[in-house]
Amino acid sequence: MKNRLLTLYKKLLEKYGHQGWWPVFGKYHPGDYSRPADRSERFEVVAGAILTQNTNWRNADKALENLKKENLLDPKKIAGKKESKIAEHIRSSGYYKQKAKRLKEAALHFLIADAIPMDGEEMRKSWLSIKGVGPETADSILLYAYGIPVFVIDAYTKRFVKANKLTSKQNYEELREFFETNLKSENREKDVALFREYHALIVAWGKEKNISTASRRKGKS
DNA sequence: CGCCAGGTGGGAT
DNA sequence: ATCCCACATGGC
Repeated sequence: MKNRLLTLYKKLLEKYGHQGWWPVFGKYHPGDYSRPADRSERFEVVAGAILTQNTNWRNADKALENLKKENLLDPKKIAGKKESKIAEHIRSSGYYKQKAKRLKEAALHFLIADAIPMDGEEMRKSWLSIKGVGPETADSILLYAYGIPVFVIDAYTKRFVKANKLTSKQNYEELREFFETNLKSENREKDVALFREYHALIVAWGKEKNISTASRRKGKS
């Protein structure tokens, strides 16, 4: 095959089916690439991206639900709250004091960044300047909240690259470059849909792999 | 009980 | 540049 990445993508899609693009608004939305529809949904992606850092999505989602219940899943409300008050509601996401601070900073930035027209490069830089937003979080925001065609590299993606011997590169930027140059077409919308689905499929692959290695590890207790 | 989960920033080497 | 660590809850 000419493009190994596309071949692997098809295999993953065949095996796991459409994952949807981001598990917010209650659940995944397979096949719905029109989201997010508005500012509120974009902020939900931002909040979710921070709350899920090094944390099981289930725990992050509980925190998100708590914020929603308190009517706090809103950038202005978050930006105006004390960190300790935010922290109360997001304990389940772990690192909750740290994440309360990060969430507030992100909300503050969102209020500005979401209102100013920026190209992808500018937006990436602006998000990366926020403490608590590293490359993966920034790229998740760009791809899933704003439909900018960047490929998200996470722990699963690195394992995926290794398992399939795709490249010897390890570094975040190099890996991102690798995926993007090998997958980009002339159709931006198509790329966004592909990048969203591909990343979600890699996560599905990684989770399944975890389960099998977890059940294999035993012998104690 | 021990390990891990869709990272990040800061400090030491 | 790269390595190391703190940060923390919940599920199995």
